[in-house]
Order: sequence, then C-alpha cells, then structure tokens
Amino acid sequence: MKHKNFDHMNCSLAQTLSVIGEHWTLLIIRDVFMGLRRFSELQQELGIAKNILSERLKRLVAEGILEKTSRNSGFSEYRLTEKGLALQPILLSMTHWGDKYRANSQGKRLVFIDRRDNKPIQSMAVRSHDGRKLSPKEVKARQGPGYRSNDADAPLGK
Amino acid sequence: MKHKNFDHMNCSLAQTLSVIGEHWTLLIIRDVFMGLRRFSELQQELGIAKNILSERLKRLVAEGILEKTSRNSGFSEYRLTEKGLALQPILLSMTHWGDKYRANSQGKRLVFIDRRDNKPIQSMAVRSHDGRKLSPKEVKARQGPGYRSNDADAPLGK
DNA sequence: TTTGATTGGTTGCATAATAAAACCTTCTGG
DNA sequence: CCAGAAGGTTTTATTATGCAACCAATCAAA
Repeated sequence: MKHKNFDHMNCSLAQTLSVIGEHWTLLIIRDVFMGLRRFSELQQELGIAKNILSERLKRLVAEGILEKTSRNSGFSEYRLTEKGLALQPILLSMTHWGDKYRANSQGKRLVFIDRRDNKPIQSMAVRSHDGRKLSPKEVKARQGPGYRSNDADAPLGK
Repeated sequence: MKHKNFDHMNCSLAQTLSVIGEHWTLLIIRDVFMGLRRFSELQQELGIAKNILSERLKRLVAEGILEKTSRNSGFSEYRLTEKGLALQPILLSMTHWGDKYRANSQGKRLVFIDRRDNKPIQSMAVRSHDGRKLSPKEVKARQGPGYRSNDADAPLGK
C-alpha cells in the first residue's frame, strides 16, 4: 500500500509531477523565484513545518532544480539552476489561471513585467507554429516516437 | 494537526494549487483532455484507487472544472467546462518541461498539433507585451492592487 | 571572550490522506 | 431473467504531513 508515485508512467506530465507535484514544492520554488534564499525565510514565509521543508529542499537539490551554496563562511542558500528557472512558464500559467478563476476582488495580486521596458508580460497562451493564439479545442495530440517505449534503458531507468 | 491547505494564502499560484494541486488531480484532467470521459476508463488508465478517483471527480465538479452529465438513460460522463479547458496552458507547460528534462530516449511521447494545419504548436514561452520571448531573469514581479488584501469579503470568504 | 539569540536542521509522536480490497446498487446486453 | 459491467461506498492498513521538542554550529553584542 505504498503511496503511488508517477515515475513509471511514460508521460511527460506525470514525469514533471513526480518532481514538482508534491505538497508545498511549487510554493517553495515560487518563493525562491521571488528572491528568498534561506531556510528560515522560506519557513517563515510559508508557514511550513521544518521537517517537510527540509525534505523538499533536499529533493529539489537532488533533482537539480535548486543548488545549495554554503557561501563564504556563512549560512546556506538555495538558488535556482537553469533547470529550475525553466519552470517559470509553469508557475506563470498557474498564476494566470488563479488570477482569472480565483481572483482577488481588489485586482491582481502580482503583475509580472519585462525588466527591459517595465510593461506587463502577455498571459501564457498556446500558440500555433506561426504565432496565432490557439483555443483549447484547436489543439490535439499525436503520438511521438517515445509513445510506446517504457524507456527501460534510459539513464534513470524505467 | 490538520493537513494544511493553501486557501487562505493571498497568492494566485496557491489558489490554483488548492484546486488542482492534490495527488492525481492533474493526471485525471489530462486524461479528460485526451478524450476519456467515464469513471471506469479513468480508473483503468491511471491505476488509481476508486475511492480516490471518486473524491477527485466530486471536487472537480464542485469547482466547476468538470461537469458530470448523466446522459440520455446511460452511464455518467465527465467533461471539461470552459474553466477546465483553460487549464491547458498549465498542462502543456508541464508537459514541455517533462519532455525536456525527463525525456524519453526515443523522442517525444506526444506531439501537440494545431488541428487547422496539423503542424506542431510552439512550446510554451513567456512573452513580452510585443511578443518577444523572455528568459526567466528578464521577468520580475510588481505588486498589484490585490497584493495586500486578504480578500475577506470576496464571494468565497477569506 | 562569554553569552544569548538565530540558523538550519533532526527526531518522535499524533493525525490526515492514500491504497487496496470487499461490498453494493444500478444499468445493459443477450 | 440472468450475468456481468459501471459507478461508486465502506472498511482497514500504511504513508505523509504537522507539531513540538531538541541540538549543534554560527553570529552579534557586551
């Protein structure tokens, strides 16, 4: 009766969820995106139990999403790797959905802007090869070369 | 010692997670996107326990993400509402991340294509107001009007 | 340099969430 | 009318999470 995990599923979404799908994980990553770096900052900001935070950080470091740097004779810090930074579209898609369907009555809680010109970014959208925005039903899935393979001999096994 | 939820957090990401962040939920939604509609189809495809599937479906219907239609004298079906269809950018962002960082050695498991011309869609990207792709560090967050409000008198309370 | 507070955890115990199996009530095809 | 499938619910066992207590190493101030 082990708690099932999604590692064995040959599905990119399931693979992603098995890395960042645990309770608290995405909120931790969000806070690191927002500039928090230290254990105590994360713990206080989120109100998470310390043992759980400790577990999550270990996992994220092991997965290569965060790196832990015990800086020049100081406390340890956690920073996003390139792999972690690449989660940004996921965070922004989720934030935009929450903005729309679980809105704060006063307006947006955060606005994401381009550093270059300080203008808000576009909301995340699905786009065709030539840049048109696509509505959900205009998209369909086709099997790719990895569809039937369980990938038993891939680097990570299964 | 209740299991903490994220409902009280004034954060659009946390709000989204409190709806779709539970174990299994996004995989169920993915399967409905892929065309599965019935309880037994979902249960067999996912290998999920029936009681858990039952709970998740109830929650998703209550949240307005799925609708349950007991069709003309037949079995019940679950379909995505507009609110559920709007989750597509989240699913695709996560799928693209999994494709890249937890790849199948044989290639992509699924390719998403535009029905209109059968060409693959673009991978999900953050874009500036005028359509340039932005890298993670080119984006920053600014407080919006809902930033400080706990939204105590919003329709859903808290 | 001694003291006291803060940091970054770990450990042990109580409760909540999940998994598995058994069971139950429709519905449906023959 | 009967057998089986659909769509669940209930019961029980195991994980995961939450909380509090504890602890060693670091830092800040006196």
